[in-house]
Amino acid sequence: MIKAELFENLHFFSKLDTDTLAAIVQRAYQRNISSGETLVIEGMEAEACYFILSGQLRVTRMNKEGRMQVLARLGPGAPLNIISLLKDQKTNHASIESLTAATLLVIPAHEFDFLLNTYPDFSASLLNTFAERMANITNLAADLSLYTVRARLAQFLIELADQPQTAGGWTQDEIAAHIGTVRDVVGRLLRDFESQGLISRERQQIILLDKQGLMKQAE
Amino acid sequence: MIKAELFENLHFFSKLDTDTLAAIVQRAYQRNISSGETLVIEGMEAEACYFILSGQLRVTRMNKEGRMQVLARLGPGAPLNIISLLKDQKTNHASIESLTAATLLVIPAHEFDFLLNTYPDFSASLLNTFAERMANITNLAADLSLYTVRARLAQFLIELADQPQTAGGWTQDEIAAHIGTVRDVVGRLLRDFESQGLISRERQQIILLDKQGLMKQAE
DNA sequence: TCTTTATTAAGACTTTTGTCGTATGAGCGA
DNA sequence: TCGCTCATACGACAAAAGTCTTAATAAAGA
Repeated sequence: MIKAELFENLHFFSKLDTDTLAAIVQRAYQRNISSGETLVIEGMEAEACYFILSGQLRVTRMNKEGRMQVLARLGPGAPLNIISLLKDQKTNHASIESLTAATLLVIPAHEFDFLLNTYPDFSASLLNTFAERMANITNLAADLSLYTVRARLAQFLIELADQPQTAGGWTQDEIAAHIGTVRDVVGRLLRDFESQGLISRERQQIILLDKQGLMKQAE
Repeated sequence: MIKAELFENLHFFSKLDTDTLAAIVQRAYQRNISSGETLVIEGMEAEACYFILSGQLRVTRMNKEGRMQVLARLGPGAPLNIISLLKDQKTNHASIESLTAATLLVIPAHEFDFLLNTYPDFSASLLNTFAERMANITNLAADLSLYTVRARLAQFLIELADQPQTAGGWTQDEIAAHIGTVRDVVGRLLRDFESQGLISRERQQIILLDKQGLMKQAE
C-alpha cells in the first residue's frame, strides 16, 4: 500500500484535488528498481505508465547499429511512457532505463484510462507537463538539424555548468548520446576545447574556464 | 461571426460537447490567410493559438544562417501554437507559415486559458492530439540523430509514395527542410537514386520505381 | 592484491555532409 | 517577347562527422 504523502508535494501532483490523489493511490502501486535497469523497451506492448517518485531515468531511442539517442533525462515528478498509452497503436514508443536506483508509481494501462476519463484535473496536469516536454524535444530536433556537433557540445557544457546538481559523473559516452554523436567525436572536441583554454578537465569532471569563448563555439 | 458547422466535424472537435463548441464559437474568431504568409514568428510574445479549418501550414525553426527545419506539416483540425501558450515563458516557440491559402480559428491567449480551465473535454482532446504530435516530433529527433541523410531521404520518399494526396509539388528545398539537410545534398542524392534505377523523375514529380531498393537505402 | 572492466587518449583514415560557382531551363508578369 | 525569378544541375572543394586501431589509465570486483 502506498501513501499520498510520498508524492503529493511533487510538481505534477501538487495541483491535483484530494480525491484525485486518493484515486491514484488506490489504483497505482509502487515499484523499486535499481540503477541501470531497463523499465520499458521500445516497440513492445505498452502495459503501464509511470511517475518518478525518486531517482533519475532516461528515455532513449536506438538504431540497429546500437547507437543511442537520449530523448529526455527525468527526475522526481515526471510522468513516463504516457504517449505510448495515448497513441492509437499502444506500443512503447521509446525505451526507458534508470540511471540511479529509483522508486516509481506504476499505473496500469486500464487504470490510466479510467483516471484520465474520470478526473479532469489529472488530464489537465498532464497537458501542462507535456507542454514543457514537447518544447524540450522540439528544441532537441531543431538543434540536431540546425547546429553542428561542436556547437551542440559547447551549448551542452554551458547548460551543464548552470545546473551544478547534475554536473558530475558524465562519461563521454553519455554526453555523446545526449547531443547526438559518438564518443570519439566528443573526446576529440573536448581535447580541442581544452587546447583552446576554454575548459579544463579531470576524469568525468569538466571545469568551464571561458564561458564567453564557449558561447562563441556554440555560434 | 463564425459557425460551428465549419469545424465540428474535424477530428479535434468531433468529440467535444455541444456547449464546449458553443463556447469556442463565442470566444474565437475566424481569419483567412493567403499562401506563403507567416502567421507566427518564433520568439515573439504569444498572443493566440489557432486551429486549422482549411489549408496546409508548416511549423518551422531556423538558425542564424537561414537554414530551416520543418517540425510539422499540418492540415484541417490541427491545433497550432498551443505549447507557446502553455509554457511558463509565453513566447512563440516556433514559426508557422501557410503553404496554401488557409482559414483559421483564432483563440486569443486569455480565451484559451478560460476554455482550458472551464471545459475539461477541451483539454482532454488537446492531450490526445498532443500525444500524436509528440510521437512525431520524437521520431524526427531520433531520425536526425540516428540515421544518415541518405536513409532519411529514402524513407521520406517511401512515406511520400504511401500518401498520394500529398505527393506532388515538393521542391528539393522543401524536402531538405523536412529531412534536415540542404538543397544541394537532396539534389545529389536524388541523382544518385535515379542512376541506380530506384526512382525516376520529372519536374517536381518523383516516381518510385524500386521500393525494395529504397528500403535498403533507408537501412 | 590482482584481474577485469570501463573509460579515456590519440592518431590515421574514410565517408558524409555542406559550400560555392556557374550554368540551364521553366514559368510568369510586364 | 523580354527580362525576371525560381528550381534545378553538376562539378570541385572544404569541412564535419564517423570509424578503426592501439594503448594507457582508472575504477570496481573477486
